[in-house]
Amino acid sequence: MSDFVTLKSNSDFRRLYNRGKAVTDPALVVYYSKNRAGICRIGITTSKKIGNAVERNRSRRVIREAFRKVCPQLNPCYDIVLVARSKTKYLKSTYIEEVLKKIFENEGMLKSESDGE
RNA sequence: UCGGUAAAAUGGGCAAUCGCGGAUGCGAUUUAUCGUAGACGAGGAAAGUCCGGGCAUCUCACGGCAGGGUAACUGCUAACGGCAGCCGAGGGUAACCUUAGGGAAAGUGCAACAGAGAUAUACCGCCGAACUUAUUCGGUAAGGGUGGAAAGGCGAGGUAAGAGCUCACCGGCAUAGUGGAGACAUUAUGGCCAUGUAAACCCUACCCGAUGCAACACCGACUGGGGUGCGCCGUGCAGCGAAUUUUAUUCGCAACCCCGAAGGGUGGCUAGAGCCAUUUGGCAACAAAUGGCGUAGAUAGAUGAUUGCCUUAAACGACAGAACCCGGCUUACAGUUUUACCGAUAAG
RNA sequence: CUGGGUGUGGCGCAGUUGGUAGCGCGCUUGACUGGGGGUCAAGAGGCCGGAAGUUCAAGUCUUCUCACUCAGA
Repeated sequence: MSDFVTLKSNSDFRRLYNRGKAVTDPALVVYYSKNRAGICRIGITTSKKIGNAVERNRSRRVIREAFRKVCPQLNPCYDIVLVARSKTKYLKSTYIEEVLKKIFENEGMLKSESDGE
């Protein structure tokens, strides 16, 4: 069912910010790097810049929902950190889903590509 | 009819699919896990953290000091700085509205500039005396000007001129009586009363021990050093053993605390001073009785996505996310409804 | 979550016991210089984060509120 695990420790986030690849979009920022766990691990960051608690929660939920939809198509060997930006709270999950798909396609992280469609 | 201001209420409902947290039930066994079903699952302010309480700990208990808070009175309450009623003061023609509202003859401080003078004073003026018209001495706060504030106000008597010096009225103070639960109101008598500031220090009365669920308890891991009767003082009582004859002190152990190391799990964790309706008591806040209702409890932190139907003018809409729990206060708030007021237009 | 601190000219800061707010840098104008820099002289720029209150008078005192920031864990 759940193909991904959440990143929790501060050191994991630090590692991705320093060594991972970064892709920016007006909607959000994606940091990622390969891991050997054979499973997707994901962390979502919503800083205080975005707004109050309601707006931060909203951003986090929308991003998680979008990622959940995209997740099955993803190669299960990545650590990913998704950072919300100030625009994120006004967007819908369907839009973010498209953005995420586009980013992962460009970076060659999708499963369909490795299978050779 | 339209627009605005203030206050109060409300802050859509039902259902489906995928996804999340999950009390609990069932099955399996390695008795603590796995699988499966799964009720239920953010607010009126959950916010700010401004007050009050529960609960927990501080090797015991009591009293005081320091420190902090509140300030008319009566009641409500677990308690409050909250609420209700009432009194005083201020504003208003009135209905009514506002109000941190003890003490300034217990003491200290401050009152810039202006002004003669700021808590004690004589600049101009008025009056008297000396007497050379000038000037000096004395009396005087009625008049002048300054100031936020100038010695209770105003009128009459009185006087050399004046002055509560005397008197009437008013204001304020003290004592006594009456009414009231009380703040206080009112009447009589007395004396003739020294500005403001206590949200300056302070005094008076009353209240408060401190720290907070990251409290605290248990399990697991880790094991070195330092200290100790609640911020201070006093009194009682100070766990066990040893040393010095006793007093008392010192040492060791126990207990607890702090620093270093370790920083994981379980409990605490949600039924509570609970909510609603009716009746009774009360002006009211509120209380009592009877009946009914009712599972958020996460721990990097659960409520999202898609869609249908109904109510509706519209419902995608505002402010906003529980983190131990309650009672208040304060602040934020789209749309709708109600009440009060204001403005414009139209009609009478 | 708990407990502190700070908001004052464009920037960085003073302003103790309430009495009409200053300093340095920067800015404008003028002088000295052939010009720049530098120095000297003069000047502008503030309702002290916001709203109430106490007081004769509030940057200062009290209450509420809005930002920013630090510490504990």
